[in-house]
Amino acid sequence: MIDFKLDPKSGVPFYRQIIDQIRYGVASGDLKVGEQLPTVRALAVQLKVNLNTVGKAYRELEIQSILETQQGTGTFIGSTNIQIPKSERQNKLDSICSEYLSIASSYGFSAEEMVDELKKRQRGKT
Amino acid sequence: MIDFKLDPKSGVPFYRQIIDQIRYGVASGDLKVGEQLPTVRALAVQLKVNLNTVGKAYRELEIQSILETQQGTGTFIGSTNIQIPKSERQNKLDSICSEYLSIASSYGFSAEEMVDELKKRQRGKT
DNA sequence: TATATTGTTATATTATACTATAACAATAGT
DNA sequence: ACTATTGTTATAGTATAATATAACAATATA
Repeated sequence: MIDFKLDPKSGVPFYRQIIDQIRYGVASGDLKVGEQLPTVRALAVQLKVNLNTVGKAYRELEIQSILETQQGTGTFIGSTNIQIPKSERQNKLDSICSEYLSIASSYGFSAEEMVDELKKRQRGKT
Repeated sequence: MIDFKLDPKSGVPFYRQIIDQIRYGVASGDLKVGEQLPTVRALAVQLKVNLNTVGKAYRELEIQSILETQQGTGTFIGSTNIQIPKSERQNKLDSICSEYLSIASSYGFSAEEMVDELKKRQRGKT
């Protein structure tokens, strides 16, 4: 299961963030075929958004056959194996890093300090 | 000067993309203090958006003292130097780093990937 | 069979984003 | 002084995003 997280500062619409996190999860294998996603209501509560917003994300992914939904049962990862274009993935990493750099720099932190801080957290992980 | 680009597929509002690119330009040093930005009309034409959209971006950055504008003259990079107490400095970096690491990981990016991306941007700089 | 759960649909409302167009206001240059 | 240039403001219209709330429809389960 994914650890969903919305970034209100990014400017990216919430339903788009949900869509992308699921797409990336499926593409990377973090989300496996047949796996059940949180219910629209549960995810809405968790992310503190309206259930319609989650519903919109799920619906759009169902249209793309990335998800399979059944009323009364739930929403599941479909068997369509998707690929995220390398460029799209890179763009996403780009924008996250740019935002990180911009914010940190505005507080007077250097790129080195940012890198060091990140590296500190790498240790102890796989 | 920045090579402004808008990505309509990203879902990020145009004025936000303009803001983000200027903020990053300042953070990375590509935009230097006192440097003049394109006029609202020129940038609007270049990006094929309405001049109000550019104006909105500039205005917001002026409120944040990142830009300085003068009617009749133009828009320029301001001189902002922010100080935070040394005692809070490490905590601040901590929280910023945690935040962006968790955002990145929700898309399946590792700390290592972020480090690599940040390092890539350092190359060629002092 | 009754009930709870799940996704779905609908309506109304608010806020934001963007466009088009026009006019206004301050400044620079001729 | 005049004019062009620059940012600014205003109005109107369209589309999207998100919320709140309610009800409906299919499924699972007690």
